[in-house]
Amino acid sequence: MTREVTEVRFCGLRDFDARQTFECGQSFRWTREANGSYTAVVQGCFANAFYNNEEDTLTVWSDYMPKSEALREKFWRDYFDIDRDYAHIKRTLADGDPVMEEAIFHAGGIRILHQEPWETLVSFLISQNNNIPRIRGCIEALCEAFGDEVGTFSGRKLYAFPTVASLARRREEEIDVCKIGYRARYLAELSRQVNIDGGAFLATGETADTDKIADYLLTLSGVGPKVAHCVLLFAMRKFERFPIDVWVRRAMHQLYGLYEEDEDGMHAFARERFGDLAGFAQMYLFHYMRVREAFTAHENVIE
DNA sequence: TTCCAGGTACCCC
DNA sequence: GGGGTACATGGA
Repeated sequence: MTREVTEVRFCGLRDFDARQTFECGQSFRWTREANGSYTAVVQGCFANAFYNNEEDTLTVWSDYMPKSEALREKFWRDYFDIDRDYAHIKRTLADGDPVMEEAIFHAGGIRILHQEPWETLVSFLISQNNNIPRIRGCIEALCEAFGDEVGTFSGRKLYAFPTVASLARRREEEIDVCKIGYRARYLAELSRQVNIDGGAFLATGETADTDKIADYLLTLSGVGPKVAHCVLLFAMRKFERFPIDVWVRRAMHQLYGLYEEDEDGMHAFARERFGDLAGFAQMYLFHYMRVREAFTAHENVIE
């Protein structure tokens, strides 16, 4: 790295699992290294994070360089949601709910990262009707094509996520170098829409009125309820949001016995059962369903 | 070959 | 306003 790299350390951090948190599909940019650490570019800065299970310590090396060490610590504390009492969240959700208890047993190390709205919006736009490994590949290709080079780590070049303006001036055919297929048209149009105010309104999402920002998201090309919920949950800390995709739909049907086609009913159930913690419940269910599927596939191979 | 993946736009009734 | 369907791509 060309810029100075500094270390931030969070000791006594419980309820954290690096693989679950970085690979559960909330963020697509964290890459696992041979030593078990994870590397990403966050806010245009290099970051490498390692969680020591024995010592319950998360260490973050980055070239993120605000004015003071205190601000640096504050930034990562916020990004990794360090101060939230996940033990309490899990106890509350699992209370009287054996399904959730089982899901949390398999996914209880997930923390909801505080991601950037623009990156989250584009990432989940690309995620539609797509699978996680391929989404990661598409986003990497997008960053390599249109993002600024940040540096080199472990022999890999790292790229920042492309800015709104940099994508807004690309045509659909140019954007499709990252092989996102029919979504290239959505992304070209969406970039122009968001660029009208330079991404200013999107950036205020966390403090703006939730309904207003939700309505705004739904006006954007290629953005429907699912993508909007993901942006609200993963970038704007609207933890009561409950994105429903094929996995969560399956969970609600197979585990809670809801009618598979009734998305409105699922949202109502989530509101009623999980309340303000619906977003966390969604993550636990999503990850749990994927773990189950992987286990079942493995069983089939053995037979 | 067919099915599937962190869905949405668009057309038709 | 609901219900069907096309939409690129690549792995299983």
